[in-house]
Parts: sequence; C-alpha cells; structure tokens
Amino acid sequence: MARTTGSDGEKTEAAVREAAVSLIARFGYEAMSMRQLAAEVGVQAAALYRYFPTKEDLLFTLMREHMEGLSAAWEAARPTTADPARRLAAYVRNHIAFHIERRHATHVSNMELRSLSHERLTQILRMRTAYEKELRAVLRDGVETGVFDIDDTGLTAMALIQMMTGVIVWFRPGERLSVAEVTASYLSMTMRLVGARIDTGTGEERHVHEHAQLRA
Amino acid sequence: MARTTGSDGEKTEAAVREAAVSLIARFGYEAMSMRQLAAEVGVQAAALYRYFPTKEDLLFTLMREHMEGLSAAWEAARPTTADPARRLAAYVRNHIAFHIERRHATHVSNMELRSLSHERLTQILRMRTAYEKELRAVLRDGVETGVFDIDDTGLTAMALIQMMTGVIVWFRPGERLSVAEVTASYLSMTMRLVGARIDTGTGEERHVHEHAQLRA
DNA sequence: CAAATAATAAAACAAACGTTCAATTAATTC
DNA sequence: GAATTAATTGAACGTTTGTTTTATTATTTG
Repeated sequence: MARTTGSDGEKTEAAVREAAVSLIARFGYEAMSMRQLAAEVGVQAAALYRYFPTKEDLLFTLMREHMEGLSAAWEAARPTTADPARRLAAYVRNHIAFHIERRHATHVSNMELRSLSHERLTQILRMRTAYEKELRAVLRDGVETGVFDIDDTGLTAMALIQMMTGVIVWFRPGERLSVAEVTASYLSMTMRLVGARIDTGTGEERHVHEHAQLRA
Repeated sequence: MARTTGSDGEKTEAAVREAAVSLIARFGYEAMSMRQLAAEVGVQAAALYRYFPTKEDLLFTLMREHMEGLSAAWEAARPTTADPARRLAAYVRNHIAFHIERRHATHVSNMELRSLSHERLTQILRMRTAYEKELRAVLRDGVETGVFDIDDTGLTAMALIQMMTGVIVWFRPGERLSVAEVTASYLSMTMRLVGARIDTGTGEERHVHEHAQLRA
C-alpha cells in the first residue's frame, strides 16, 4: 500500500514512456486510459502523476522527444557534400531507418496531434516544418544545379515525405522484405520521382538511383 | 419534449452522418461524444439511437459507405483500354479527385480503424485491399508489357497510394494550388516513379507523364 | 376526425474517466 | 539508527461517457 521494494523512479518513468507509446499507437490516445497504462507498467494510476502532471503532458513529452530524435538523427546523418543527389539519398535513408525503427512513436506523433492544446500543437508542427524544410532545401538545390527535374518543390517534398513515412503502415520487419531492400526500393523511387540525373559529360544521361541502390 | 415540428427521419439521419464525419475528422472518434454530435445536429443524444444502434455502428457505416463510394468511383472511371499507362493515369486521377472531394471521410476511414471490432475491421480492410489490388494489377500489366520499370509492384503500389492519399494532409482548396495543378503534378510524379515510357519505335524513349499532364 | 405511426425530448443508469489526497513503506542520508 | 526523502498505494472526487426507458408531440393514414 505504499512504496514497493526495488522501486526506482527512473526505471518507472522509462517504463511509463515505453508502455504509453505502445498503447497509444495501438489504441489511440483517447482510448488509452491512465488506469490501463498503469496496469501495463504494473503500478497504480496515481503513481503516473509523479512523472507526468497530466495525460496531455505525457503525450506532448512523447511527441516532442520523438521530433527531437528525428532532427538529431538527421543532424548526425547529414552529409557534408554539396551534391544534391547524395544529400537526398542520405535524407531518404535516414528518414526510412528512423521511422522503421520507431514505428510506434511515429504513429503517435502523426495520429494524435489533435489531442494537443493549440500552443503545443504549434510547437510540434514547428519542429516538423523545420525538418521538412531540410528536404525542400535539398530539392531546391538540385533544381538550381540542374540535377533534379521538379515541378513544384514544396509539393514534391510533401509527396516524398508521405510516401516514405507510409512505410510504417505496411512494413513489418521479418516479413517478405528486409529493411535494406525496402530502403533500396524507396531510394530508387525517390530518385526517379525527382528526375535525378547526372550529366556524364558525353551527352548520355543516367539515373542516379542505379548508383544509389548499390550503396543501400 | 417530443417530436418537433418539421422533423423528418431521412433529413435527420443525413445530418447525423454529415456532422459525424466532420466531428470525427476534427476531434477523433473517441473524442467525439454522442452529446456533442447531437448538439451539432440540433437534437438530443437519445434521438441518434433511432438511426444508429451504437456509436460504433455509426462509425462502421461511415467507413463502409466511404469505401463503397471509392470502389464505385473507380468502377465508373476505369478505362476500357488495355494501355497500362492510361489505366494508371485514370487510377491516379480518380484517387486524387475522390480523396480531395471527401477529405473528412477519408480521414475517418484512415485514422479510426482501430476503433472497429475485429470482424468489422477485417471487412473494411478487405474492401481496401480489393481497391489496392486494382492498382497492383495495372502496375503488373505495365511491367509485363514493358512500359513500366518497377522493382516490386506490391511495394510500389503501397508507396503510390500513401503518396496520393497524403494529399489530404496538406492540400486545402483555394490556396496556392488548384486541384488540376495538384493532379497534374501527382500524375507526373507517378509516371516517373514507375519508370513509364512509350517506345516510339525509333529507339527514342519518352516519358508518358509529358502527355498525361496535358490531359489533367 | 380518429387511430396509428414516426420522431423526438427528458430523465435516468451504471460504468469509466482524469485527477487529487492522505497514508504508508522503501531507500537514502547524516 | 534516527531523520529525511522517494515512490507508491488505496480510496475518493466530481464529470462525463454511451445507452435505455418512458412519455410526449407531430405527422400520416384510414
């Protein structure tokens, strides 16, 4: 009826986060009750309020840290080269790897935005926009240097992100396709979609995706 | 305190459906209360149960009819030609037009699947799979006749559908782009993505999307 | 115009919700 | 080993939830 033997705040908080991501991804934020979450962690509902003042604070924390993780992953993976095709390939690889690795958290961040207060929604959307801006910059550079052939960079960026993020909807590790195969296919599709080509100087044009695939 | 003047079952039911789609799309199925829905319609909560036995029945009805509408739209739009490029273009046009036109209903059908019972979920997913199968068939035909160049038709079909459906996330009518412009861009991106080309008989290859754009 | 039917309101139900509070015990500090 | 702090329980709070029941009124039918 009180503190339990072996209880540890840090471990409990981590367990709460993990269980929350899983439950919200499976049942939805509104459908997950604090009691259900507590039971999953092996604790009473009241104990949750030691770590998160409200249910919405919990949701917001999960989302913010997911977005921070995504930005950080891209910072770490961003190549130094100016070559738009290579930068685009890095973006695609990072995006797909991150989203497959954190399927549940991505589901939460994409599906539960409407449960945030206005200001918190704005905050998350700002982070998302900043991340997407990176892709638009790569596409614009590619257009300006003539290696990409794109109608509308903004529209193309959205289409690409939707396409890539969609991987979490149908992809299941250990089934027909491996992560590497999926990544290679998406790289190929991306490079074609943006009309990527490298001028070999002989007037002959080759699709970059043929190279990209080899490195996937 | 009882039947109101001018009350009409058919009109009320239609108003309930419409309000439900809007509210569920905005706030989510779990977050929408029956009282909130009733208030939107201008009626007491109990009146809703004249038309839908439970809240979940209401959700299921909305989803089923949405999927039926999507299939019916494709049946009507499906071209008689065997040409895979033309059939693919028709699929893309129909998909985008339908989803832009029914943004809210699509949101409901895509986001609230987890609130369905197992058997009803299965039923909706069956309809969705049947619809997606049409796209896979087009892609496969294109590969077999040599007009498409595709890694994996299943994966490509999913990527295309995610990309196209994603339009409802960012597109708002009356803003920067018109429906026709968006459709043209998506057609172009689709044709490139599947490596569409028509053999002109001279050994020269041209991308089909250059033609498709003209018809958008 | 009376009888039957359709459409609603109003009130109530038990269950579940997020959250708070006080009490209690484990671990840590001095 | 006593005092302090950390972690949790159990019970309770007021709301809100989906749904049912009963009564009441508008409309349609004969």
